[in-house]
Amino acid sequence: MIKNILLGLLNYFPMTGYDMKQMIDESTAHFWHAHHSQIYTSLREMEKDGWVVSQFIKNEGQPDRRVYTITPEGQKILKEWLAKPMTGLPPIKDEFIVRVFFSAHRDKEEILSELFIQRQLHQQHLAEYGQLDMHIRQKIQIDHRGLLQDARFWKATLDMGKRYEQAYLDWISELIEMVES
Amino acid sequence: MIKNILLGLLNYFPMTGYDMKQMIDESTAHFWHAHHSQIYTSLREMEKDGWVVSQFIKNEGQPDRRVYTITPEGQKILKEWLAKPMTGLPPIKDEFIVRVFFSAHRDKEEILSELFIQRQLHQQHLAEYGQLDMHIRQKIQIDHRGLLQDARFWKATLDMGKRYEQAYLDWISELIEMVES
DNA sequence: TATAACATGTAAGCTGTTACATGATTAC
DNA sequence: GTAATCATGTAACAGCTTACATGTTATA
Repeated sequence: MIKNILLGLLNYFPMTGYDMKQMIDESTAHFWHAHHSQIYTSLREMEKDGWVVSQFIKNEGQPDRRVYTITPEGQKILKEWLAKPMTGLPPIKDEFIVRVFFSAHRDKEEILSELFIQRQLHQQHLAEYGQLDMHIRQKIQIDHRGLLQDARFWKATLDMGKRYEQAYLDWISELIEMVES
Repeated sequence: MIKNILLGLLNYFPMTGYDMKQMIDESTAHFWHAHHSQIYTSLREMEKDGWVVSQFIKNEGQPDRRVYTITPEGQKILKEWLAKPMTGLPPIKDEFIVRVFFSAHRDKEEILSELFIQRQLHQQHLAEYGQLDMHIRQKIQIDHRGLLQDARFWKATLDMGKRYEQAYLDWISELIEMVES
């Protein structure tokens, strides 16, 4: 999966693993995240498989950069992945909900403090999404006007992020009421 | 994580790996799922660590069953896990949203058909949740009256499941409109 | 008579996380 | 001077998935 994301990003324009890590953190992190270690090792494997090529750029003064470029083979893999529709629901793994499921015999104050923390985190996250919106728009208008079509879909995923956070927030607020009573 | 879930279930009453697989499928599957292979191997490790004990029951005619029981050590581990609150947001990994993110250059009909499939799946799922509600209630009233307190929290997680499905559904419907225009 | 449900396991492999490791530049 | 940002990597391990493997009983 992470390899598809890396191919998708490189299909926009050539960049380094570091750049991709940043883009993932800024844009896809609310539905898919990755550590830099996984990104670097995946890119190496992808190069071995001929999906990407890299050139090592030695910068005087600045740190060296390995810039990756997608190959026609890589574009084929990306297209094939997108052409094969998902037939099932994406699986969910949410530790917090598991904790709630087993919370019946916990200390009331203990549960509440955890619920307050989570509610605050979701509130923060939701607030950040509003700013991200602008951020993406600015970036593509300055850097890559060809990505305006893509931006509509990026915005759509951000919209899902907002809906998700709002639903979570509402739920936690109701849960707090339930536990308090 | 799966081990905490297994401890949580065994804390209700002793049961087999098969039973736990069924309970996970029926109750926690919308926020945590597991394959039987993982359940059986995890239980073996947990027994080696002294968190559970098992007795192998040979049934004439019927298949043999290995019934697991939680130990005081296992209960301690469970309590410790619940007592340590989560300080961050649970990470999300949703392949479908990744696909939407990279869908700008896909064939319009291809995207739409995938969106229709997903919408239908979420609708189905949402409908199933309504029935699950009853299911849980009946089960505990018949089998284990001591679990009525727990049922409040189980219901809460089901409520989150419904909110999630509804939010997803609304989002996909809007996305379909966006793509169609 | 064939399929679903009951019931338990092993093994190989893939994915992903955490920790270890290094070194330069820039901003405060 | 010290913390943050830039920049790239390796290694060990944990967690999870997929496939292989077997056998019984109840139901349609």
